Amino acid sequence: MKPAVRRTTLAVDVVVLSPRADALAVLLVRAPAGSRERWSLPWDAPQPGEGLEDAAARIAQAALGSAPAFFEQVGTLSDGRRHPGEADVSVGIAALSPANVGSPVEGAEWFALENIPALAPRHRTIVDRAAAVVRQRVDQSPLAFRLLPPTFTLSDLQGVYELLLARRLHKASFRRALQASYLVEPTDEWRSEGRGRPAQLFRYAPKKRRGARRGVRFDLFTE
Amino acid sequence: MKPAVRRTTLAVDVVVLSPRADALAVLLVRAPAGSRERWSLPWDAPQPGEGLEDAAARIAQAALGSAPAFFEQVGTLSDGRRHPGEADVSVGIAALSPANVGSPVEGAEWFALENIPALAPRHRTIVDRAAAVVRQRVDQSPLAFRLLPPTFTLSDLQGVYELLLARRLHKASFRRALQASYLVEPTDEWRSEGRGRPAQLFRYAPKKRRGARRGVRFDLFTE
DNA sequence: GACATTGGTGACGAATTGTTACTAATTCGC
DNA sequence: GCGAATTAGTAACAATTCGTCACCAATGTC
Repeated sequence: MKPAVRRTTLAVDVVVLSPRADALAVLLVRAPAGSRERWSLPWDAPQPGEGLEDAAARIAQAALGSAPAFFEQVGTLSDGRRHPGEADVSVGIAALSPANVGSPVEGAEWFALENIPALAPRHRTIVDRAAAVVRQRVDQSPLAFRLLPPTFTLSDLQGVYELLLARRLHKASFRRALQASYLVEPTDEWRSEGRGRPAQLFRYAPKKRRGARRGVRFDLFTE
Repeated sequence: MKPAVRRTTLAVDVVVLSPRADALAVLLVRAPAGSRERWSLPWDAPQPGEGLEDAAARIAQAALGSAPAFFEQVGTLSDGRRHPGEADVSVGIAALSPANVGSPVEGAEWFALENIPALAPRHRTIVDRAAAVVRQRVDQSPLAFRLLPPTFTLSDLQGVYELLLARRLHKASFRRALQASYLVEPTDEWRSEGRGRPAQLFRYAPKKRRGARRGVRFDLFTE
């Protein structure tokens, strides 16, 4: 038995995530008439010579009107679950977009993750995986900063973490940990948001960190 | 522009990892005569209706003689890098196998990660990704236990962590953290390894953990 | 029996983390 | 104008965790 390649049909399915109205939301597009479900993830096949993340950028741009700056694969599926285009194999890719960026094209809408409509089974799986991957990687990768504009307040940042982790965080602890990490730097600007004291704006500017070399953590297992 | 699937050629490339001779090793197979490189990762196309992880299990079994119990996707590639079978798309899958399990078939050999021979460029990328993924997830997932037999000593376990993290760990701290995690339970058996005091054998038996709910960590970013 | 070697643990100081409580700067209602 | 409400930001303390040292235990070697 020699190894050999096999011809299959391939699709890239994109989960565009963004904070909208105090919830993490996913961008769905209306399915063509005659489909079994009314909504689906934005998807397409990669063009010849086009990388998977490049395809994801093109697909997201077509639905959102602007291209997200961050992409991450969340898994490739080749099981029996149905895909809207009957693709044998799907590459699921999460894309993170800051709040209030882009304007969905005709037929595209944001849905809070807790309240998404019926999707083809494979798309449902990919959405769940994307949410799980993002929540799991949030403190290993600067994902949260990809959900914010270039400058933001520390309360904005904490709010994104609270959305992703689905729990409240303590203000003083959050800020102390952030300070120690040298990940953000203050700008000269302040934002007045109506009531309350104005907040200083920060930008993501990671400094070279000296190796922390912590011990092994056994308490972070998720399975 | 309506989305549509596209026909491509697909391969599953498997990175079987195991601790051998005090180093993390990967299983390679001799390439057929006429190939540009002498060695390659075990690979094949998934059969119709076969899931990707199932294909990985079959491919690993064919090279190792026994099937590893743990698989994890490390990324799907569709770039210009050359694949030994000229596949357009490769799904890279890491497989973890305990030490001294299986016996490589004719033409298959273990190579320490630091000392692997020339591979097709795409295989080289997949090996690097697999190592990075395993090292990054080691304290979120019980990966280390998949590289050990069902019962093991705490020194064995610490040794695997030291291999994966490529640094020495402190014995007392390691054991204290492990105790607090309720991940292992002692057996009645002890192993005498020649010199020194015999060590108690443990097994992986995770207990239900009450939610620890730690604060956000900003010091674990890897990029 | 002394010694080398590996396994295992108690305890102490240092560092980190969770929390309370406070000060600061603004808008709103009157 | 002025106090209440609201949001931002921080100091400081207590509780916990972590890194380390020191030690005891059980075995093989000489």
